[in-house]
Amino acid sequence: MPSQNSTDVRRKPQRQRGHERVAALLEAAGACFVEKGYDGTTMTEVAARAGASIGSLYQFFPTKEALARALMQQYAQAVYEELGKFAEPSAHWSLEEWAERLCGFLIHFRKRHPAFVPLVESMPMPAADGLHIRRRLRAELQALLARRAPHRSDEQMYAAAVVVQQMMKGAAAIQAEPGMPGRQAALLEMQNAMQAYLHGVFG
Amino acid sequence: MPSQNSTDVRRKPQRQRGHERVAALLEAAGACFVEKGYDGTTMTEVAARAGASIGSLYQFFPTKEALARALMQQYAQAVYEELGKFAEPSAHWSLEEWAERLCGFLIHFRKRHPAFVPLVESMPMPAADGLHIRRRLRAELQALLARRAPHRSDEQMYAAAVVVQQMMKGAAAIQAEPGMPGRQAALLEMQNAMQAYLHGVFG
DNA sequence: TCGAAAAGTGAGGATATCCTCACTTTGGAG
DNA sequence: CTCCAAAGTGAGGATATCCTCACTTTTCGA
Repeated sequence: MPSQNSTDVRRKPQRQRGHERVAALLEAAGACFVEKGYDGTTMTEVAARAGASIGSLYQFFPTKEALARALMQQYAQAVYEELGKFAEPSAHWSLEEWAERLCGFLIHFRKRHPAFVPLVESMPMPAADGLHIRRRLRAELQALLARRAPHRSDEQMYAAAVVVQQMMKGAAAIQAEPGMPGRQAALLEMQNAMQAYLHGVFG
Repeated sequence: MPSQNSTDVRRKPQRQRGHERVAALLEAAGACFVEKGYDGTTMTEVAARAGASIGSLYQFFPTKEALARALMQQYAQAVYEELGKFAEPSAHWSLEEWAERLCGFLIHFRKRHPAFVPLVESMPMPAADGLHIRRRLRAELQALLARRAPHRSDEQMYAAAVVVQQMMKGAAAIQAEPGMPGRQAALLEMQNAMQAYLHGVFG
């Protein structure tokens, strides 16, 4: 069986220059995807934005889909890592801190990786990839919450994780809406809602 | 100035058959958009699905974008109308009823118009149209909530409307996720969260 | 009945994007 | 220094979709 899935790189970067190219290409792809969406971005444009030629782009990513998936994987790993850092000290946080951190998580992550949310939420590539990532994120959330509320059942914590995840998404959406009036107040209110909910879960 | 915006129909249906065609075309377009996304759906496919020819499609919709916008407008009007029906009796509802109805609103609407949420939330047409609709929906929500909590300021009710809107979206997302385990429990939990939040707003 | 306007048709022109390929350049190991 | 694989290049083939247009068919009021 020829190992040919759409995530395969045609040629793995081996020298330093290759790795730099790949990084530049992925970054350019991210920028294009945010600005124009998946179908709207052009392989030519991605290459140009990375200071490369189309040929060079296709050396490392055999397909536009492969490019998008590689980008998603990179982002996904980053999210899991950042969420992992929540684990240890989080047990000592107040409800207010929990609400603030959870609401802020996607918002802050989005500032560093603007393409993540749109890519994972609503882009028409292998939508299955986005689903996988959302589910794993939910599982991590569940574990995180369970640590703080060990008296609850797994089912309860799963449902709670779902709700918290949707609220995180909501906060990110508020942050992302262009020209939204009263954004700060709305974000604080979202935080209140999160706190009110967590009170029921943890209290 | 020739009245040429992308919402224009090339020819307004005048006979009954024309109106039926337009309806069929819009319905077909909705189905295609849900299944394949905006860029993924083909004008030829829409026409075929409606039992028409491409030529016929272009008689009424000069552009794919015009088709999508017309569909959005149709959906938008339906949402406003349905939300309007909330107005009168809602003053007498309990918090539980409020939570249930608000969480269920988009879910039920989506069952009848599956393309609405994806179209308004995350499709790359004139994204400005989706923004407008979301904002108007938010305003209606604000008015609805204000009726029940007249003692709050406009700013407070606006922020509350934003939060409620995000939670409604969240509920719809839960409902829409394919193959989600524990969906019913998650939806109930979302309802609990809504109720907990409304308690702060109305209480 | 008749004719004009509405509705319908589908081949194909214009365009755009994905991706290939034959070739050149680069840089580091021996 | 030499040599070779990695890295780089960009014109153009293949394909696909949007939309036009010249034409036919249907409908309906006079």
